[in-house]
Order: sequence, then structure tokens, then C-alpha cells
Amino acid sequence: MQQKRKTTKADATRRQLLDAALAVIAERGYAEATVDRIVEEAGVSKGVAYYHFSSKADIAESILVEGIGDLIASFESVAAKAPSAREALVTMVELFASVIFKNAAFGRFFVAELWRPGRAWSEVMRGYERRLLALLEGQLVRGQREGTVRPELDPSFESVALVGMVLTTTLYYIGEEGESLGTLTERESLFVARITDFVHHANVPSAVRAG
Amino acid sequence: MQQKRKTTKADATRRQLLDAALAVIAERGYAEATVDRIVEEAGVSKGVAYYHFSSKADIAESILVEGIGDLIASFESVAAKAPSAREALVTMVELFASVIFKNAAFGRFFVAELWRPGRAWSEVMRGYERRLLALLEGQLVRGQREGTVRPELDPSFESVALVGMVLTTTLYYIGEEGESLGTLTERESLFVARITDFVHHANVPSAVRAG
Amino acid sequence: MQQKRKTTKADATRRQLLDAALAVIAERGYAEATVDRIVEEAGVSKGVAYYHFSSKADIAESILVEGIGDLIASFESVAAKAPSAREALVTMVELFASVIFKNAAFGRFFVAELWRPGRAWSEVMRGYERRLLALLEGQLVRGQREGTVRPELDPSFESVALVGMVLTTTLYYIGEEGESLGTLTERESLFVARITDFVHHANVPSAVRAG
Amino acid sequence: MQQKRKTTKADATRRQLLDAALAVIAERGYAEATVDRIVEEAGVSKGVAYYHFSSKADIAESILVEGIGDLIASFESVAAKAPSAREALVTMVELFASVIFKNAAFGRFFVAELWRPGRAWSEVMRGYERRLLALLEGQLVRGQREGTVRPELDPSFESVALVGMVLTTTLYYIGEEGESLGTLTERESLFVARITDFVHHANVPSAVRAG
DNA sequence: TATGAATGAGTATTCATTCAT
DNA sequence: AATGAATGAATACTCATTCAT
Repeated sequence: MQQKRKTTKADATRRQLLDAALAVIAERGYAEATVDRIVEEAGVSKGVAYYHFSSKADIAESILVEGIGDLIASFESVAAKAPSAREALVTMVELFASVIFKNAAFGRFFVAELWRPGRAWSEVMRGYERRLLALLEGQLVRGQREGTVRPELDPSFESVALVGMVLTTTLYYIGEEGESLGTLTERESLFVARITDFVHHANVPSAVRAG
Repeated sequence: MQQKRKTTKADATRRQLLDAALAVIAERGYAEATVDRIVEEAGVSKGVAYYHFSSKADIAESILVEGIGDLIASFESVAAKAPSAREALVTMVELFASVIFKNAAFGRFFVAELWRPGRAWSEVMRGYERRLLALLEGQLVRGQREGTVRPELDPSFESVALVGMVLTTTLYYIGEEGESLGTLTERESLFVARITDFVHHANVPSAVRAG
Repeated sequence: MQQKRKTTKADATRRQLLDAALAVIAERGYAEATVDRIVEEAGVSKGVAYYHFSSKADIAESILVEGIGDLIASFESVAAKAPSAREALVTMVELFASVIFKNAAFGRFFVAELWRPGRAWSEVMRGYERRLLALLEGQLVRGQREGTVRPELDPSFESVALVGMVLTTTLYYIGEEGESLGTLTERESLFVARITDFVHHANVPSAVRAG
Repeated sequence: MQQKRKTTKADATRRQLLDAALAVIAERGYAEATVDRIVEEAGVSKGVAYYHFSSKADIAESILVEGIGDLIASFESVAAKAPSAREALVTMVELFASVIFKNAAFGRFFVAELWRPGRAWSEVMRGYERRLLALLEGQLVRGQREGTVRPELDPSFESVALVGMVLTTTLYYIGEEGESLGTLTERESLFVARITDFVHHANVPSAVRAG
């Protein structure tokens, strides 16, 4: 118990650092985020940052891994429960957009690093990306089996397209309208509907849609 | 004449610097591209870089402005000549993807900076972005008038989605298959077709498509 | 008894720290030996190092003082028992070389710190050095009285020369041949004989030697 | 010529840095010498240090290499000119001691690094050391041929012993008496004579010496 | 006695930019 | 136009030491 309390406090420090880092990185990007600013924002000394993480890159990677990890967990849950690929895809896209709406900082960091040349992140990070894309791809393939996704579509291509599109449009929207706090506003929900509608039309065979 | 030759030589140096800068930036991103590496790659001295450009950011912005400027010019030409919005959009998307295929370095730089928080570039750069998006938007509106784009689509939303999707999928494809030299290969053309098909389905009303 | 057992355990921890510190210092020198590495090597926590020692320098000094202290004790015993200066000197040199052979880490640390500019060690350490040199010097003076050391030799000079020579040659030998475990090998004994022979010739007047 | 002047100025800066670095290192050793102190001492900015050298270690290595290089050149000249091994050895030892007398800073740095565990210096440095020892060794072998060095001596062993002895005794002497400026004082010459006498007795066969 | 989280001053190194030539 | 030496502020990272538990 004594032990536990200590561990908890150390974990709290770790969390503060991650939160502060995300905030600072979101402001000006990874490269311009300084460790000094991060620890100042977190209200801890510089030393602890290096006690808990091995480097600035390690901090950033932890943020990305954690964020994508959560997303992957949600996607997996959706994949397991959704009665149809169509519903799974819609929910996934909604989830993804929601996450970005609620944490634009993470979205910005993610989009900036996802296609960044010469990325600093390890193979671990790439593995996470692949898993995220694979979950989308899986539902697209399932949709083709179920007849709700056009057979001529390339699932691998489209999973990337979906991620790129959701990220870019949502961030663009936030840039113009401001970030969301708490639950999505009506306008935001409308916007998400626009994405799912777009995807729906792109995917579904005319015959089915007409029906 | 003396004057002209000199100017020409100066222009050549400027060109060398821009090309070298793009190559270096493409490798590891803007932040990790050093002026030292750029002048080394260009084979000129450090001082001359600051004779031709006011700062490192100025070099980078010149690259972006030039690249997007060319794209805008092409788009404008397409917009003026295309007999229908539908054809204009397809051509624009093809053009865009081609540019990236032939110059992945530029594509990577563009995608990294387009949604980057706290961007270093001036309003000039934002103006270019807006013009690029406006040209796509214009054709989407035209398409709605012509009945080949679903009226419920938001042209502003979709122009952003198009740019994001084309950039991300093309770069992803290049990452897996390697960059193109010279004209597009058959596989690359097939890939571009996949994008236009996706867009087509997302845009066109069922009735029209069915027809 | 409770007391004693505790003391014993505390002493064990102290011993572990000293041994670990010597090992770490021997690897890369005092400056590059970190307290973190030392406690890791010792298998104890960081705090405990500062419970037993007041500083990193204190740990290092303890090692040196202990090592030289042992050497001094041996030298004193030799000085008391040896029937002649000549035998005393030979035994001292043999002892010194043996100690280094069996603990190259200590030898390296000693030689590095002995002539180091701006040494971190206190006057205590200097006192030990002086005592060690004085014991050698004492036997040289005795040898002069006994007629086995040339009168024109400066005992102060030579005591330093002996220490320097034994340290450097032995470490050089170890560097080439590897450290000794347990008793000295035949080759090592041969090497030590080489040192004593050298010293013998340098010291002894021709008349005596010839005799 | 314009060119030459520039080069000269750059070289002067380089020299200033090396001199300053030696002074600072001599004070407290390599590990405690900071680049800040060095550039302050040299009266230049921090940046130039890294323009001329790749790292702090590079600066230090340059000092060592230069110093030993000079010594090697002198030794080679002596080896070529000396009529006998005996004279060559005496001159070499005198030269070596003189260099240290006139530049104790270098001597201290040299002795500290020569047997330092986990040395930072490259193979280049080791090569220099070997060449220095080889030149001494060469004269010892020659002396054995000429009959002025006892055949039972191991030249490899003794070359190391000589270097160690000269370095340690000279530095010890300087520590007690202070460094020399300009030519050697009478006392210092006397001290050097003491070394050569010691070496002489250690080397020469009794028969010869008696003769 | 022992733990390990936290501190913060210190350090090497980088790099955009300037400037004398 | 061009060179390359020089500047100095900024930055990631280290590490001896402290301290609450």
C-alpha cells in the first residue's frame, strides 16, 4: 500500500509530463517543442523528465503510441460487436473524428508525423499504424463479402484514404471553427455525418444504395 | 548582355539552392534540414544562400510557393478548358497525383507543412493554399450546377478531403512501391484511376451514375 | 548481537559499494563513473550510497586510501622484518607489482589519480602517498648505509621513480597479456624479476655487484 | 595571397584554441575542462571551437598528437645523428624531460591519459605512442649490439619503464619546485642528470662501466 | 538502513545568421 | 556574387545530490 501510493505518485508525474508534452507539441510541432517548455508546463523539474523517459523522442512516441493504442482498442471493440461492416465503418469513422475533435493536439501531432520523412519513431510506432489500418481494411473486406462495399475497391488503398481524409478534414474544420470541449456540438455532429455520407457513397454499389 | 549572363548565373545558383533544399528537406523534414547540408548539397558557400534568400524559412517557403504556384496554374488552365466539371475534377486529381509521383520530396514537404501547428510560413503561403482549394471548390460547385455532383455535398469540405486523400494515399503508395521517374508506370496510372473512381462514386448522384 | 548483525550487514553493503565502484571506475576512469552505474553494479539503491558515503569522491577516496593503506601496512611489515635494505626493496617491489597484477582496476585508478592535476582527494590521501614513498625512501637510505645502494643516488628521487616505473610497466604488461587471477603465473613472476633486476642494477655500486 | 592571409588567420584561431585548451586541461584534467572555459581562455566564441574541431575530445587529441608528434620528430632526428646508442638514449631522455619541464601542462595531460582506462582517443593516438616507444626500443636494441646495454634486458619492457619513470619523476619534481620558464635552471639540469645516471647504471654491463 | 523519485545546475553540441574580405 | 570564418543563443541531456517515505 505504501508502495502503491508511491507508484501512483510517480505515475501521476509521468502523466503530467505526457499531457504537458502533448500541449506543447500541439502548439508548434515536435521539432519546436523544447523539453524546457514541457517541464515548465508540467510543473516539474527537468531531471524527472529524463527519469521517466529516455529522451524527448521517447516522450513523443509514448504519446502517439498511447493515443493510437486507445484508438486501436476502440476499433477492435467495434469490429467485434458491429452487426455489419457498414455499421462498423461508420462507427469507426465517427470514433476517429470524435477523438480528434476532443483532442486536436493529438490529431495535429498524428497527422504531422504519420507521413513525415525520416521519422524519429521506432518500429513499434509503425506497428501501431499498421494495426490501425488493418482494422479498417478488415471491415472493408468484410463489407465486400456482405455486398455493401464495391468489389472493385482496393481495401488497402481505401483504409489509407479514410485515415487521411478524416484527419485532414477534421483538422481543417477545427482550424476554422475551434476545438470541441466535452460532447460534440450539433455542428460537429453534422460535420461527422458529412464524412460518413461521403464514405458511404464512395463505397456502396449503386444497386444496393438505390435499394 | 553582360548583365543578362550574370543574372542567368545567379538564377542558376538560386535554382541549385532550391533543388538542394528540397532534397535535404525531403530526407528528414524541414526542422532537421540544416543550411549547412543544403549548401553542401548545392555545392555553394554558405554566404551565398543568404545572398539569395533572407532565411532558411524563406528558402522553404519559396519551394512551397513555387510548387503550389505551378499546381495552381495547371488547375486554372484545366478549369478554363475543361468542357465539364466532371472532367475538370478528374484531370485536376490526376495532375495532383502525377506531381507527387514525380516529386515525392515536394509531396512529403507539402503534407507535413499543410496541417502543421504553428507554421513558419507567411500569409502568402496560406493564400496559395486557399487558392488551390478554391479551384477545386469551384469545380465542385460547377458540378452541382451541372448535376454531376450531389447537391448535398459541401464543396468546401470536399475540396479539403480531396487534397488530403490524394496526398496521403499517393505518398503511402510511393512509400511501398518507390518513387516514379519520368512518365507514370502502368501500375501508377492504375493507382490514379483508383483515386478518381473513388471520388467519382463519392460525388455523383445515383441517378446520374446509373444513367 | 542484534547490533552486531546489523553492523555486519551494513558493512557488507559498504563493501559491495566499494567493490562495485572500483570495477566501474576501472572501466572508464573516475570522471566517467556515475553513481547510478555504481549502485546498479552493487545491486543497491541510490540513497544507500549516500548513507554510507558523503559523496562520490568519498567513495573513490575510500578505495584509494584502503588500497594504499594495505600496501603501507605490508611495506611496514617488510621494513620491520627484512634483514637488509636490499631484500626489503626487492620484496616491496614484488609486493607492489603483485598487488597490481591481482587488481589491475586499483592500479589503473591509482596511476590515473597519482599525478592528476587538480586532484579531488583530500590531504588525507596525500598523506598516504607520502607515507608510501617514505617507506621506500627509508630503505634506500638504509641501503646507502649498508653499502648496497650507491651513495650518489637521491632517495627521494628514486622512490618516486620506483613507484612510477612499477606502475607503468606492470599496467602495460597487463594491457598486453591480460590480468592475473589468483597466484602469479610463471610469466608474471619472470616479469617481476625483470623489474627487480633493473632496480638492482640501477642501485648497487659496481664494486659490490662485482663482488 | 588574399587566400593565404585568411588561412593564416583561421590557423591562428585554431592555435589559440589548442593553447587555451592545454592550459585549461592542465589545471583540472580533461574531464573537468569545459569547452566554455576553453573558449573564454582563447577569447573566441563557442561556435568557432566546433568549426575547427569536431568535439572536445578532438581538441584534446589534437594536443596530444601534436605534442607526441614533436617528440617523435626529435627522437627520430636524434636516432639518425647520434654516434652511439648510449648517447642517443641520454639525449632522448634529456629531451623528454626538457619538454615536460617547459610544458608541464602537456606532461600532466600525457601521463594522465597514457594509462587511463577506457581512453577516449582514437587508434591514431595509440599509433603515436607505439612509435615513441619503438624509437626508444630501437636504441636499446642498438645498445645491446654495441655492448653498452646489458643483453638480458628486455628492450620492450625498458622503453615503457623509461617513459613512466621520466614522466613521473619530472612531474613530481615540478610539483615540488615549480615549472621552468625558458632554459632549464642549474637545479633542473642536475635533476635530469640524475635520471640519466640512473638509467645508465641500470643499463650498462658492469664490465663496461668498470672499464 | 534503505528506497527511488525528484532536483537543478552544468555541459557538450548544434545551427541559423552575420560579416569581413 | 561569393566565400567561409565567426557568433552566440538555444537545446537535449547528464548526474551528483537531496529527501519524503
